[in-house]
Amino acid sequence: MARYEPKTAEPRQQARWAEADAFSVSNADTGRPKYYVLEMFPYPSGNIHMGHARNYVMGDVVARWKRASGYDVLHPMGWDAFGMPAENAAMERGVHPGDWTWSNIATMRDQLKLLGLSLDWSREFATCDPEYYGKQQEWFLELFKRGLVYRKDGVVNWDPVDNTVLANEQVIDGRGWRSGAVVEKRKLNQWFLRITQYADDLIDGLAELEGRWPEKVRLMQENWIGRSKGLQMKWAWAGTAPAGFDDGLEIYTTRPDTLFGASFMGLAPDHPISKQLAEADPKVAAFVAECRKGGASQADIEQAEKIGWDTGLKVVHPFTGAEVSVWIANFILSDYGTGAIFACPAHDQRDLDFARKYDLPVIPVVRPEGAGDDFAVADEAYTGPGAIFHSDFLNGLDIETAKAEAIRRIEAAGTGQGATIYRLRDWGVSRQRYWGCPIPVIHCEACGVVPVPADQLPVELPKDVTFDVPGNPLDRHPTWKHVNCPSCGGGARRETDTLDTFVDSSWYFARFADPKAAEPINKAAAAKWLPVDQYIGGVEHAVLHLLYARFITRALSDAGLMDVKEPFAGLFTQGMVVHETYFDGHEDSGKPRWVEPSDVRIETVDGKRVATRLSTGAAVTIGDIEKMSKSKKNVVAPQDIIAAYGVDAGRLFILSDSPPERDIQWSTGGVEGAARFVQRVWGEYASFDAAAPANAGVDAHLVRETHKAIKAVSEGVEHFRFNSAVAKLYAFLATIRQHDKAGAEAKKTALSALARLMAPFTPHLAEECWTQLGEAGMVLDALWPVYDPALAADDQVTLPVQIGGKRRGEVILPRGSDNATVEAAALANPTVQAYLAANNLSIRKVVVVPDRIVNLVAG
RNA sequence: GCGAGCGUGGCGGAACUGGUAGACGCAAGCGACUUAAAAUCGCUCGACCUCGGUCGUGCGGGUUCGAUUCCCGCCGCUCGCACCA
Repeated sequence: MARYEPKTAEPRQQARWAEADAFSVSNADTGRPKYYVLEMFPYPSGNIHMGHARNYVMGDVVARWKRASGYDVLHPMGWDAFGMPAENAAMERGVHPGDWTWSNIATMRDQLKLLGLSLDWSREFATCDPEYYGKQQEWFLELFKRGLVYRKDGVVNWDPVDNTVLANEQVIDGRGWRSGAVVEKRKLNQWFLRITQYADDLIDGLAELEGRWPEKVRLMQENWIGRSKGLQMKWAWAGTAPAGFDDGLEIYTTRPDTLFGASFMGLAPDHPISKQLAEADPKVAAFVAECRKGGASQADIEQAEKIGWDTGLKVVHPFTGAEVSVWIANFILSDYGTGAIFACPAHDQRDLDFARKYDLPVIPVVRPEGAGDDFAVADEAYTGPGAIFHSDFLNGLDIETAKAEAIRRIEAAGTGQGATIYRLRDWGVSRQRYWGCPIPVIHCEACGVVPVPADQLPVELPKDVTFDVPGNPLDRHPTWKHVNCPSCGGGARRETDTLDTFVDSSWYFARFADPKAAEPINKAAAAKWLPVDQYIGGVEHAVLHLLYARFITRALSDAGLMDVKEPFAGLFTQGMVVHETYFDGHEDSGKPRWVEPSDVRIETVDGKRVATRLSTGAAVTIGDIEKMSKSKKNVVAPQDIIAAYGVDAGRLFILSDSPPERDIQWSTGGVEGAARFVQRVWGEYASFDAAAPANAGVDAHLVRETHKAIKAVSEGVEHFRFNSAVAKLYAFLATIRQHDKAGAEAKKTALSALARLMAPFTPHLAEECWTQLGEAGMVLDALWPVYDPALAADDQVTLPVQIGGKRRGEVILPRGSDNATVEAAALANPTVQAYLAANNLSIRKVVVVPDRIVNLVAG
């Protein structure tokens, strides 16, 4: 029998789809429901890797399944094309970032097309195209007008060798990732987007995503925004007030119920009062400097000892009138709350550590249930529930009631108010980089910041730039930044910062609705397609991209550019592709020498896996299983797999071996297994005998199995259990092959269903099989098979018979048999009788679960 | 430290709302075909034993006729956040 040849079949089917323009979808109303499937678009780094392949193949399964189920499916693709790797390439190799990027896009587009994805390529765009980023500038200015964009001094990571700002992710152990120079904190005038204005909305919006977004991602966003409710209040000074703080020391607390336990006040080392004191006293300055010394890494913070400095200042307790001393303490954050706290050591571990070290009072004011008035804490603060005591008018109240009462009293006294604060900071979007979207404003001595007029957009990046010296090429470009002020006509300077690339990816899904629209977002088209029904990507974007996109979508909606608040109705976060690493036992300049999988042969010797390097014959150590990466050389290229086994086998394996949310371990054996399945499938279609005579019993059984398979595969796809769905496809094929005596009609029904069920997973093979079976048109356009519950159910069921919960036998009965029948059959079963007799047991109770199981309780 | 998730054969994993644990695949073993190998096909494949059983889903309890599934307490791993008052 002829083998299936992916090398010829796959290009043939891809050509058919292209010729029919099968995946272009219209914005016109077709009467069909819409479905928008989107995978996070790729950064054009140079090549498509297995992680991309897994992501896009999953999306493709959903897209093809929804299409077959009668939806208008939008499944677009584009390029997240701005970013630093392009500039690094420019610096290392002298190529222009644009040329490098566009050439990578061309390569990766070809590689993606090999995957046979049902993408509407007519909507493709790259964010580095002025057609795109010009529209981004347009809405950026709209947000500017609406006060959502502003400039302020911000602290940034500054690389003194490369003369540029680095993102937090580009600072590794305090050093620049490229230059290796120790990164400085520097204050720069930066552009910010006012994401904090949407903090509540972004948290509250998470609720409506319940069930459609992973719980984990929703929690991460909630924690990231970090909303907390408490009391913000001023404590009056007991003596002379520091200059400029006449009306008191303002603090924030979430525990106003513990005010009577106040022991001391704490100031952040960067608090204005701390700075004032440091200026006046070199000893304070030395202490503040000491506080800053500790590293910023997690381990450093964990181990850092609490240190403090008694300022000698005192404040007055709002309820008791007692004097409380004010300390500068290294553990207080300047940028959270007011940068100052009141400390209640009995009920806060950090305060307690500090109080014990400096011998400050520890006054318990919350008493756990059962504890008496003598309740005290030693070295562990009590943070649990309880009743308030030692607290005058709060005595006896529970914590929540006491909080409310304390806030009410402070508000009545006019020294503070209940307040909600957030951990979330405004989004700094300035980058001193060339390869990004220019921020479309002009700085004029006379007029200040002036937006670039609409008729002068887009502000395009100049092509003639050099990368031979560090720093921002836009800043040192001879002419680009010198412009006339659009307002007064005088000499002015163009902004040379570009936007963080996360801005580019915060609205691309809306642009896909109509990528050529004159306005940033075509509202009518967006109304048809948005929100994205199913978004798929890596969990690493749980708070960055996904939070930014939710914010921008809200901001643009409020600005009237579209009408959707939540961009992604459904989100799925898929796992990584991992692979064993191989190490040849040698090192190159201190680093292990890794060996590529293609150069390794694995054998089993005495039950152990042994690896040998093919090129040298040397033994190789099998290392940890890690994410595929160039540095560990454990990369398998999708193109190589496609060339060796065909794309359908690759797609099948990557979908089958692990649940989609979990990491998948790439294995050659696994793909080979998938390739064998492809061959078996084809063999079954190629040998289909259209003249086979009907065979009543066998045919009925095959029809039933067909409906069961349709049910199982449909449910697998619907619930993102692709691995189980593929397992059912394997099992269904095995079932069809067992029915080799089936008549042509039943067999054709089964094979027709199988082709349609396979189509989302192995689209090329499914088309070939469809045609081979004599079906008209493309399986792509065939409707998803629907199962008949009546036909999917067996008419006979096998009921296990348990005695005392252990399986002792089974009885076969018609489906739907009543309990009495089941009980009688179970008791009549010879194996059961033998067991009962042998153990001298009599039946005390019978539990029958209809069509499932029967349990005899004996004693 | 806080939060979330996960522990099932040699491996990846399956088991829908408590109802035959180990589907499907990989690896391994045996056999058929072959001069031979590859490919292909068939069979075996949790552990232990007296081959009929016993035990078995991280560990210890509990609820239940019945627990991988629910509850309590441990142990281990992974991820996220991290001195956020």
